[in-house]
Amino acid sequence: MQLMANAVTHPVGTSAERVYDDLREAIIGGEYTPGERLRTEALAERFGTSRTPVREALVLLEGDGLVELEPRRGAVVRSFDAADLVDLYEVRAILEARAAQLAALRLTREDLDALDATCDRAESMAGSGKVAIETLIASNDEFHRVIVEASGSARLTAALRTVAGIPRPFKVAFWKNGAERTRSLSAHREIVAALRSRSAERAESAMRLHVLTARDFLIEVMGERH
Amino acid sequence: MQLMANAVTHPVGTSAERVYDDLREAIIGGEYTPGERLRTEALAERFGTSRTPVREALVLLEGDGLVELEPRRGAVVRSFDAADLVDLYEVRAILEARAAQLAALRLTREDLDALDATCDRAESMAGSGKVAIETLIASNDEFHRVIVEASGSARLTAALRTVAGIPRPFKVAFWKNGAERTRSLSAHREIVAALRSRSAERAESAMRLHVLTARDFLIEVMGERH
DNA sequence: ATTTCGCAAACTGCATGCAAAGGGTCGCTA
DNA sequence: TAGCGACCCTTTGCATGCAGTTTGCGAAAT
Repeated sequence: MQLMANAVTHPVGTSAERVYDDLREAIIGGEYTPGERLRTEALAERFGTSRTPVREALVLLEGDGLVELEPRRGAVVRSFDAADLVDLYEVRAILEARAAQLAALRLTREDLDALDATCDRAESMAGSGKVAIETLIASNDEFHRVIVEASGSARLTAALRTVAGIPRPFKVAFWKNGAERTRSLSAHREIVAALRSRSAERAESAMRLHVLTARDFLIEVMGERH
Repeated sequence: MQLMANAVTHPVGTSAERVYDDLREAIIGGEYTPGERLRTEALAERFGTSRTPVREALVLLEGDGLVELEPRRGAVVRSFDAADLVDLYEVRAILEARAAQLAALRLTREDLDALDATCDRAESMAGSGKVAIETLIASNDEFHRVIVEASGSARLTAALRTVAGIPRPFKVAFWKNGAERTRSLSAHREIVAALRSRSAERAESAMRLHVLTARDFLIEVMGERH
């Protein structure tokens, strides 16, 4: 689902890293519901390893804000309420806006073409009758990932990891909504245009707007549910 | 070796957390020099525990950017060059400015008085002949910590942990410098004034200026060393 | 029937055993 | 003598044993 991102988890890398990646996917993918308890033994069996690397992965996921790890009481999947999501998206808006600002001056022509290609694919997909939500989500992740990495700031990238994990149900709700989908894809084009003209300020503003727009949509959706 | 040595040593908190805190202190304090290898067995002996919680602490410290953890090659203390510090301070400037912005609307009168009291102590200390650098550093950390926590944003706090760890030698260089010390303490007063008048924008700008000023000083110091 | 208490099973977190990979050293070759 | 390769010791990362704590269930008392 993330295409070529980490297709090859095997060449080098510890068992704990594999568990971390897979478990992260599973949690974001909604395989474990918020509040659910994550028992190390069961996870160890699932991932074909022992409890030690599982524990290490849980510690990492706590750092990402995806699980809560209380001493002597184990790990539970973190639950998100509206306030959490707003908090998360506002920090993300700041950091990704900065990333876009930096990326505007550093993206290569090839990177820019790749971003446009990602937009093309997402739009033609959205334009056709059937919408593969999984692919849209993957496209979106890829789009943001490229820009963040192009910022060239390791600290920014690390900081963004603490606000990167959004449960898939929210993403699905987002991309299922036709209006938001159109708006979001159009925002991506705006961002690429700004990046292409090397306008750091414009890229920053466009990215901030994009993330804050998503925030507002999620507030709305959360509001309807209660 | 372990026996019942630590009967009441952990009323709350795991052994791994203690190792994390202490080792973090030790690294920031310069007890381990950049590039130095951190062997788990030696650390386990030092902290009176086994290798498992030590490894857990190392994983956490990698998340904080204080150690590098290469598979099968162990952990080494991360070294900072000028570019790293600039990167770190620029992300920190963004995040702490945002924290100040939020804190301006949330700090209680007691918090504000406590911030002023911290400034008082630091200034009277700096005014007197002998300057206890350790205490100045502690005051500064406390000042920033109070504001970040008052932001009320868990994600912001978490993100700041990824840029919080600055080796003490840099801090010492900073607070040893009379001009920077004066400037910094004055900046703290400015920030408190902005916070007290609930001016979010002013607090944000003041904090950004404060952190970026520190960045520039460190660039200068690093430049002189090479 | 509801609440409280206690017991037992389950689970967490730490300690330690063990196989495999790395780095260093020494000897060998040219 | 310099360069190269093989071997050994150290160290890591995973597996598992173990003790202490939490949790869930059931019985007793009100």
